Amino acid sequence: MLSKDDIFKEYLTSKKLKFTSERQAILNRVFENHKHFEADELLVDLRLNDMKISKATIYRTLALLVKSGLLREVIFGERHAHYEHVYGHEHHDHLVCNNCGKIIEFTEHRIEKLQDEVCRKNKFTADSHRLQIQGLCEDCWEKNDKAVG
Amino acid sequence: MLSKDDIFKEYLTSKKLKFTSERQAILNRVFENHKHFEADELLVDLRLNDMKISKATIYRTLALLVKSGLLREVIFGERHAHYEHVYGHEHHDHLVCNNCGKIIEFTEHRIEKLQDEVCRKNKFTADSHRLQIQGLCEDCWEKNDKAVG
DNA sequence: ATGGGTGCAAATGCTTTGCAAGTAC
DNA sequence: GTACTTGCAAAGCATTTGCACCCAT
Repeated sequence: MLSKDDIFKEYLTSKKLKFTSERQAILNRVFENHKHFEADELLVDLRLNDMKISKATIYRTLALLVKSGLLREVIFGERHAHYEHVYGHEHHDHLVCNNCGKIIEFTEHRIEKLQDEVCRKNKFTADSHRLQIQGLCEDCWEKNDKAVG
Repeated sequence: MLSKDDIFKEYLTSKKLKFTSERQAILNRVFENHKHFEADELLVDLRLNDMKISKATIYRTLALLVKSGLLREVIFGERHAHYEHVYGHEHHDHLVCNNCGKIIEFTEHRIEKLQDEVCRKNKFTADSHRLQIQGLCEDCWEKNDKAVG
């Protein structure tokens, strides 16, 4: 199985792009400890590790990582992007707490079946889906319950 | 059954807010002919009908319409919001064409069942969901097919 | 009368871009 | 050597906000 480095290098080569030290650093950092993250968190994280990479380069590199298939961009109803690993992770969807913002991941294979059926009916060719369920997580529900009761 | 006007007026009254001519005009226009629309489209549309309502008021009023439950905000992975009718429409989800941007709506009740199960497992209390399937619509798939073949 | 509403223009927050200098291949 | 890259600062875009004047209740 190809490593994330190999996948990224292969992608870059295929597009006649270069594997720079900045791209290497971002790739490492992204897969070192993050799950969900935002561009700005990555910037701060890199700075804390003494890597001074500009915002512009971070945005440009994240776009390449998405195109290479290693990352996915997810938008949770805010106006900025979150990123999550595709490499090494099974496809999953999200529960988003409206109160505290917590994000819970879940995997549900039956969604793929529904997707296939819906697509057949609508003559649509799917390549991915995003399901997001909004509501309250256990903690916030309990707090809310007390507040109401 | 309450009309959209009644629902909005009731919401406004309950929050001690006023029913101004601007809010009336926006409410009418939104439910007159749009399905999906963006804030800016609404502005242009109002201007074409000789109503000069500022951008600020449009954004402020759309937020109220969402809170009153008449509209829903949907974000399709772009960085700006789309709005769609809740009033008078069954809950539905979307197929989004990656090539031409076309949006096809579909209704699939089995998603609610999956949602219930997932929530039970994760001790989560859902109030809504959004499922978005990305891929290619029939037209774009055929074009793509020819291009490849 | 008065607390909320409006338009305007400036501010915001995230993201993109133009440009001159640097670097991988 | 020559594209491609980088950092910086400026621009872009959708949306929000401060403020002085206006109006529904």
